[in-house]
This record gives sequence, structure tokens and C-alpha cells, in this order.
Amino acid sequence: MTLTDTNSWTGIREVLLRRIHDRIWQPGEQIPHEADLAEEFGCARTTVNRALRDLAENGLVVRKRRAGTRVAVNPPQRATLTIPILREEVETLGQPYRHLILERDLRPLPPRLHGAFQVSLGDDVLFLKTLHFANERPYAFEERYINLEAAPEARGMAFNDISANEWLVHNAPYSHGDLSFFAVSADQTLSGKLDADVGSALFAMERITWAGEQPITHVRLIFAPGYRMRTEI
Amino acid sequence: MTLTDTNSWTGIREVLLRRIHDRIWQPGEQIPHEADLAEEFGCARTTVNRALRDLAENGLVVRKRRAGTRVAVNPPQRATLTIPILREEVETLGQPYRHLILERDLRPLPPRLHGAFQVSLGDDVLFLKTLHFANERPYAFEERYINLEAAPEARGMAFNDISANEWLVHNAPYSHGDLSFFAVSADQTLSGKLDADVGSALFAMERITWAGEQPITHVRLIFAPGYRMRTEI
DNA sequence: TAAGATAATATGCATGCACATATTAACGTG
DNA sequence: CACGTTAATATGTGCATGCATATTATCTTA
Repeated sequence: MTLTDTNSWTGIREVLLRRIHDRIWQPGEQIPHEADLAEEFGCARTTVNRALRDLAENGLVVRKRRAGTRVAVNPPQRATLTIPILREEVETLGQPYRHLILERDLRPLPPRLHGAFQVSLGDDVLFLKTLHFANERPYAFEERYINLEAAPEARGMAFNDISANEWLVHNAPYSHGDLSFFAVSADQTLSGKLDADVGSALFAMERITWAGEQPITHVRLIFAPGYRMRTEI
Repeated sequence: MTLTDTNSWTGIREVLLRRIHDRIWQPGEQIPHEADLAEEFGCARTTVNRALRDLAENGLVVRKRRAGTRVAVNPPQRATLTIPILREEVETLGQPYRHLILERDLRPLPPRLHGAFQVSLGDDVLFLKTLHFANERPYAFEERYINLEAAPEARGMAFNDISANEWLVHNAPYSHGDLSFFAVSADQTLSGKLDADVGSALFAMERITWAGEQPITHVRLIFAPGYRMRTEI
């Protein structure tokens, strides 16, 4: 029959998944109760629950108490993407990593960030410009603001040995953040740093992280030409 | 005490999470066994298991049989991003959506796709060029190849009323896919279609989906200037 | 008849138990 | 002492059961 064991929760999940894919259960349609499915598969309701819960987490079915479980009208259309520390990303590619601090100073927060990144008025933040290299070729350019209230030890760090990226991950864990991706055109400055033609299209990422209510850092990463962010769905 | 109930699995998860955030358990460090934690919280091992499993799914701890559970050295650094149907994305912005088929024909698969997108040799695929509008302004430009073996009904579809995007989602569900994001520079053609200056940086996405071993569609979406893909972590 | 109280029901969750499985540590033998 | 075998152990999973909770359907009552 199938490769999958029919009374393991993963096996049951696969069977249910195929029924959805084969449109035996149409989108929006209600599927049998946990108890009925448990009887059909000859297993405990808990096991069916586990399988359905997993499908629900992946957005394939929608579950509501009392209302029952129904096939999602719009299949998942979502992807989990891993955003590794740059050093690890580069090293995974089998290339030696290096980074260089271009600028480092204390300054007031620029006005454009006042909305999203609220630090006490008049307080300086730590500003860093970093260039990341893979195999001695520019890989990404980083501009970062660090809230010294959230990470006071950062004041004494030069970030020459360990990048701010990596240091923060290990020393100022965040609870949540906003992330966005977009494209920018290489201006004169970027072009020089990233070894790109002026005007070439670059992939960019912007991220703000918080620990609870307190902002930790704002970072803008611009990658060298040809960069692709990949994932599987 | 805490807001969270200490013997619900979510409550236990929060307590464990705080211990990780507060670095009571250091990254890489091993944490107590399920059985010990169960005793500490006065609950069943199953409940602790549920909490730990959830943390593991989110990448905060790493679990291995016999070896025990340890705090992940690199916190999650991963984001789930939702890739909505363009029509829905536009309508969510409160703007009227429209699309226009620019080209539609049968042709052999271009050589550059032969590797990733294997269709029977010599078979034609359906090729579509579509322009998507938000509020009558260009929103995204789409180039798509559809494997007619995987979705034979597509042959008879004009895709004027419903976009290929949406039709495929509802009629040829996929099991998995590859997704990548990058930046492209607007050439003469793109510039005209997307109302962008020649040379401006555009955000782009490429996606291949399969149903099992069979490829369904390859699509390349290029967004109008200023597009940002956002998510929360 | 409309609005509110009440019952029925499907999923959600906790428990206690048993067994499976992967991995490590201890052991024994050549 | 090196190497393969065996035992110990932590997590993974399944089962039966009971109660919790959200939501819907039904039944009252004004």
C-alpha cells in the first residue's frame, strides 16, 4: 500500500494530505470529525488530533471548536525563511568570512526612525557601518543603530572580532521584530563599497528587533549584486 | 505570580522561554530532562513534552534522543512570510485589482529551465505574460510557464477572468516548491510595463512548484518600484 | 416573534501508562 | 588497548480517558 504507516500520526497526516490534494475533500468543505477519522484509521483520537493540528499549523485546514475542521480555501502560500548570521551564511558557502567596521560613533537617532524605534529623547544610539566579505569580495553592506539602553555593554565593544550582528544575537536576544525586503539602486557610495556598477539593482533587507517593548537594534543590509534569498515551501 | 497558568503547556512554555531569555540556561547548555521538569511543574511528562516540542519547532531548543535537550546556540532567526494571491494582496490594500494577459501561447520550454523544470522532451508548455494592476497602476509583471501534463485543463483557459496565479492555486495544488527573491534592474521592456524609470531597482520573486515529482508551474514576478515585502518575527 | 437561557457537540488539553527508537556510556573480549 | 557488543537513558509516539471550552442549535419566555 503506502510507504507511510497508517497508524502513526505522520502516516495519517499524509493520507489526509492526499485527500486534500486529490480534492476528495474540496476546499471549504468540512471533513469528518476527529472521532470518526480515529475510528476509520483504527487509532486513538489523540493521534488524529496530532495529524490535524499539524495540517492546521501549515494552513491546510482551518479548525474551530464545535464548528469542525474544514479544508482551507487558500492553500498555505507561506514560506519559512531562515535568516542566518552572515558569517554562517558565507561559511556555509564554503568561503572565508571577514568583516570590517567602516564607521562607529554615538549619535542621535535619525528622525526617520523616530516612529518605529522609540528611545528616550536626546539619548544617543550607537551607529555602525560594516562591510561583510566572502572570500575577500564584498558580500553585504550594513548600517546599524543600537539602542544602548537595551544593550549597554555594546558601548564598550569595538565589534572588530565579532560582528554586531553576531554579538547581539548572543547577548541581546529579541522577542519579536519587523522585517522587510526590497530592492535598491546602487548609488555612488554603495557602488564603491559593494563593487557594483552604479545604478545596478541590489537586494536589501531592513529589520528592527525588540525585547518586549524596548527596541534593540535597527539594521539595513544591502547585498552585493547577484544575491538571491532562497527557501523551500 | 505570572499571568500564565503554570500547568498548561503554554504556561510551561512561557516559563521555559523566560529562562532562556534571561540566560538562566545559557545557549548550548543542557536543560533538565522532561521527567524532572514535569516533577518541578507538577504536571505530566506529556505536558512538558508539548511545551518543549513547541520550543523546538521554533528553533529555540535542540532536542536529541538520549542526548537530551539543549538551548539553541543561534536563536531562531527565521521568519514566516505569507505569499498571498496578488489580487488579495492588492484588495487588502483597499485598492481595486485588475489583470491583463499580454501574451499567451504554447511553446517549448526555454533551455534555462530544463534543469529545474523537467517536462517530457518536445512537449510544449503554456506560456503567459500578465500584468497586474492596483488601482489602474501597474503593480507587478508576471512571466509564467505551466506544465500542461500537470494541469491539462489550463490549455482551454484564457485566464482573462481569473488570473493563472489564482486558478492554479485552486485547481492544481502543489505539494512543495522552490522560492527565491532577488533584485533586478528595469530594462526597456520592464520599464514600459511597470511605469518605472529605466535602470531602477525592482523587487522580484521566482517560484517553481511541484505536485509530487511533477512540476506544475514556473513563475517570475517583478514588482513595481517601491514594493516591500514585509513580515514579523 | 424576538431575545435570551440552555443544551449539545467538536475540538483542545491534561493525565498516566506503555513501548519505540536513537544515542551514549559501560562493558567485555580478542 | 582497540573495537565491537550490550545496556542504560532521554526523547518520541501511541492509547484510553476525562474534563475544559468555544460555538452552534434548540428551547424558553416575555
